[in-house]
Amino acid sequence: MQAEQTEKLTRREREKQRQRQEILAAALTLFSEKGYHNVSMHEIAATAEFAIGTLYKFFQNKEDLYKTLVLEKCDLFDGALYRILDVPRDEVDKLRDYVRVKAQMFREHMPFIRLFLAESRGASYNIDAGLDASVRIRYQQFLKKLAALFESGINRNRFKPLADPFYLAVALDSVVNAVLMMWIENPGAHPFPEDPDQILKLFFEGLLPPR
Amino acid sequence: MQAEQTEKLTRREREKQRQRQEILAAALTLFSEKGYHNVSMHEIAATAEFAIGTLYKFFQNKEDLYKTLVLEKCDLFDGALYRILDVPRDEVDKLRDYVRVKAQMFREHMPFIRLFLAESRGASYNIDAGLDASVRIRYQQFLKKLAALFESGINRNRFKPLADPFYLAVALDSVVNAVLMMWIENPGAHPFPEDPDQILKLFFEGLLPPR
Amino acid sequence: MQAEQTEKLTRREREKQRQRQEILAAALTLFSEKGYHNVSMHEIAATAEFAIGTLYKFFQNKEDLYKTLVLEKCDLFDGALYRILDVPRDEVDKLRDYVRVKAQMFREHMPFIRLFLAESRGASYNIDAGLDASVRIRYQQFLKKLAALFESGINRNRFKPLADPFYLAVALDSVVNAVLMMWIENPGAHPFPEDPDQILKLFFEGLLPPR
Amino acid sequence: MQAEQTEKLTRREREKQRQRQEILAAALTLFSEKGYHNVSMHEIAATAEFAIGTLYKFFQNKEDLYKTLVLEKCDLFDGALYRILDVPRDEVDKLRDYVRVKAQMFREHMPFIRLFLAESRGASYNIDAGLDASVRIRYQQFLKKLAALFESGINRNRFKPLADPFYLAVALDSVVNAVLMMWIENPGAHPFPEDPDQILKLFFEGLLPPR
DNA sequence: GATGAATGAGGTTTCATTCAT
DNA sequence: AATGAATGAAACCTCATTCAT
Repeated sequence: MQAEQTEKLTRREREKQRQRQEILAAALTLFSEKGYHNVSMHEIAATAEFAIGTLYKFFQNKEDLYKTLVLEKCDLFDGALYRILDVPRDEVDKLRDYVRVKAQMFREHMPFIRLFLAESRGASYNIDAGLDASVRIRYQQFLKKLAALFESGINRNRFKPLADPFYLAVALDSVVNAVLMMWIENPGAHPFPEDPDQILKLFFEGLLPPR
Repeated sequence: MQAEQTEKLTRREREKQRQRQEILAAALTLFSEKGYHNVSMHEIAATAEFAIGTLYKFFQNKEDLYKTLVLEKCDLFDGALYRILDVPRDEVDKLRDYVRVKAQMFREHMPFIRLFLAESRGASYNIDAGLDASVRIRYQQFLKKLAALFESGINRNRFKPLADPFYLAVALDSVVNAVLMMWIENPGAHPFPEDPDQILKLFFEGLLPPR
Repeated sequence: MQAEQTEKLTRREREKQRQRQEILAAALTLFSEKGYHNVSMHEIAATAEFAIGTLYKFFQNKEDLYKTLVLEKCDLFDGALYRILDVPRDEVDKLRDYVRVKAQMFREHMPFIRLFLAESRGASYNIDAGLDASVRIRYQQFLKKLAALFESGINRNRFKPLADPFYLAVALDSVVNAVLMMWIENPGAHPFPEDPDQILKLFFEGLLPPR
Repeated sequence: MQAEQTEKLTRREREKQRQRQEILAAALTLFSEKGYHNVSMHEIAATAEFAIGTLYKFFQNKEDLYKTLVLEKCDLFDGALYRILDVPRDEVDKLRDYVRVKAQMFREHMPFIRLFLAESRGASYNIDAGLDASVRIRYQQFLKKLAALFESGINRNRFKPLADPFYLAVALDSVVNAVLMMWIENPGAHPFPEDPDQILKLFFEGLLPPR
């Protein structure tokens, strides 16, 4: 009986989580298609097939729903990227993995990528303030990690000391984002090799010491 | 008398143009600060010191005002960049000028740059549809011109055939945007030489044939 | 077995009554603090430590809960006052007891007194209609009893025929209410003797025949 | 032309004031009939024959509309009563005038009287807080003035020193309110002389020194 | 029998737009 | 021609009530 009750609670908890995810999924789709201000709570509720009141059981208000949506996915992405960057390892290998994982994210989470790019630049305008700042701070932290990678790579003579490491990080990430975006938005429009190294080459060729 | 009337009309026309510009300027400031949906027509009218009805004499509605604003500035920018890219000239010199002019634009038109970056990515969400698409098409056209520059540069052995020219264009423009953005948002945070070539180097080093 | 079941039911009945009283007590506290419309059924349920559904087992809806609350307490009060007024006895002694019992009620049931005063005047606005009327009718009945007391007192030459007995009743009750209210809301702010006769004197002095 | 413009502005101002008054009148009627929480802004707008947005041009929100309504009328009433109480004059004459003016108010402003009685007691529950307190403070100030009248009357031997002057004030005002209320709610139900002195007699007889 | 998750009607408020002056 | 008062659709959110478990 104890077990049964425990199981019951667990089942309810799981059910709740499933609903929460459904709401977040519906909201993500809509937000990424139309933007924060062009999506109404009614619309989200209808898409998620819940009553409007149910949304407010899970999230305090529209802003809370949006912030939760963005930050939870951010955690996912940060986690994946940090797992690569935080491991002591050859810098070039790390960069390859970073591009590979990022490409996978772009393929599998395009709707969120749109939102994220909107938020991580100053270009969001979605929320009065707060998320914007918070996401940008997280992005800066990621860039610092990438910069550290460049710094150690330069120290270890894996890279030429071409520029301030932070600039290298900013530049690389922007190239990767832009190319992946284009690649995914117009698949097939321009030939692209499967090898993630190809993206790096766009940026790398001059960075690597002469072989 | 004919002349006088013509002159009168002309004067009126000029006056009208001046008012139109004032409205657009007020709107640009507000939109770039708070985003399309967080600015009301009342606010624009108050900032521009016109009655609300006057705004509707110049622009059909809020969306029209916004679109006009973005597209007119786009013309300005496209014009400046095309004047550089369209002239037959050494490709490396052209790129240097392109970076120089772009840096100047970022410095002098930051409010608009924010709006533009919001629109040129899929990240705008400001307008139901339309501007977004139109701006992106124009941006694609610009990228094609930049790609053509790379292609001719490769053909003329000024650049190594590192990748598809279009990718090179996308990558270069994104690096330039990202670095300029950071440079301007946090001036002094990271050292940066005045020479626009330095930005190119971030990207170029591998592209240029061994000297 | 019959007995056992009867006892079971009785025990259940008592348990039910206890729960009902707990709900009513929680509701009374909340209603008197914040007013009908500023208290939600959720809040009452939480305060009474019941599930929301349970409230609806005892009361048809929020209005029913409120009406029950008010009318049950009214019964209590009417009972106590009628026990005094209905007994054949000297009119002045009756009035003294009436003031004494009323003072006790104000001290011990302040939360309800607030609700009652809100309802008995035209000032309630809590419920669309119905309770208001019903409480006011009961109050009118009480006033009639008090008026009858004055009438018989006048007939028996205990009181001077100062005015229509009903007006005397209205006036006395309003004085008693107002003074008790003030006395209880600001205890100590103004000196007040313990003797309930003192309140009567405010009103009586001219009513009593010259001694 | 100056005059014309001035007149225009004045005319607009007057028009605005007229509309404002119409909104307040509609709101007063509805609030006094159904209570704050049972009246919607839509209902007020419909009754006043304005669009909903127009209400928000005049009042920040529903609460502001309500507070304005109550406080403006309070000013009116306080003004009328203070004009009587503040003049140096025989105390008995002042009381007669006070009753007379109050009776007139009850006859002419019954809807507001209901609201006021709801607010001046602790029985309002309409607004979270604020108006309630503010109205009650004003009422206390009025009572203090009435108490001062009793005090000076007692000092000048116009009244017997029956009780603390503040209690006398509270008692008198509550009697007057209760009797007027009844008188107006059930006109003709109980005979009432035109002479306002009759109300005072209910209260006075013992207060006046033996003639 | 008790529970509380789910519902959705209805409330307040904003703001793009119109049109009489 | 310019104005800005007036409009009302539509947004967000609450909460009384129901019903499957």
